[in-house]
Amino acid sequence: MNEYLRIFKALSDSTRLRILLLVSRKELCVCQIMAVLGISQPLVSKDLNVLKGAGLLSSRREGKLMFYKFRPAGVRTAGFLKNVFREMQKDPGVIEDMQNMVRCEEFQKLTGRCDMESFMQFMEKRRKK
Amino acid sequence: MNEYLRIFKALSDSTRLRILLLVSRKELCVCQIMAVLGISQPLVSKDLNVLKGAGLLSSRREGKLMFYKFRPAGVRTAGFLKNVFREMQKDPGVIEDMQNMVRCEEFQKLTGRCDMESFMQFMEKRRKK
DNA sequence: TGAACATATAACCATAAGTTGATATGTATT
DNA sequence: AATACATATCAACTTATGGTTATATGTTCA
Repeated sequence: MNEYLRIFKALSDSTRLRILLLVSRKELCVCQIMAVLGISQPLVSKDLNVLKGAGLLSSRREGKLMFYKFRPAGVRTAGFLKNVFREMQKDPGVIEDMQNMVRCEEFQKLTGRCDMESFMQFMEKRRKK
Repeated sequence: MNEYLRIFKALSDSTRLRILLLVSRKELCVCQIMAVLGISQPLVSKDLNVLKGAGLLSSRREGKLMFYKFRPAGVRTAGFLKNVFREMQKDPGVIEDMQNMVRCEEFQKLTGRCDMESFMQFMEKRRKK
């Protein structure tokens, strides 16, 4: 039972759910997640660690950056989570997060940079509108 | 998102998971749950309330007794939870709970009683072996 | 009506968990 | 080697939560 308990505990926090939904769509680095969701870096790291500890994420280093993506360890968990995510995508808050992610991507392609500072500044401006 | 968040929060506790697995198999009253799991009455009531608040249970009064059973409010939740439960049934701890539930039923049929005291005494004896 | 019983709620405590700010680790670049 | 930058970890604080004991509510039956 503990396997599922850990998964449910990992899912029982709104910040982690938001993160998980993002990385289920696209592999992201920590600074991108911070920028998109507007939350502090230590919190992102910690929550990513919880999600990884529950066997929900895989991580990969690319230079200075650490990339995370949704990759459930158990085959059975993969199925039901995918369905749940599909439902959750309909939520207005989640939709907004996704839109912010797209903007973040665009900015990245446009400027070619992937540093925390520029992202945060860019997203701050966006957020004010 | 909040709907799912509440569900995951409700599922993120081992006591509640155990209760939920029991009542997904068979409609039970509070005193039966206490007896089978060996936990206090207020805790059972409280956890049942959390599960109900998450839209996972339905309740029904029959005389002095309150019966609860697994009945997810959303059609979508029903599906994935059923699958998860099927997996969790393989857990040794869960199997033991289920066996205790069967014993509890047998005792009930045998003696015709459904009062807290007798159940608890009976289950205590069982537990010591 | 009142006594007995099943369940719900309240008050409370101990512990766990979310969040933040400061600091450490690790990687790239000059 | 030294600096800059991205991420991880640590220490501390605050709030949320699981659990217990005591009490209230609601139901049955004498």
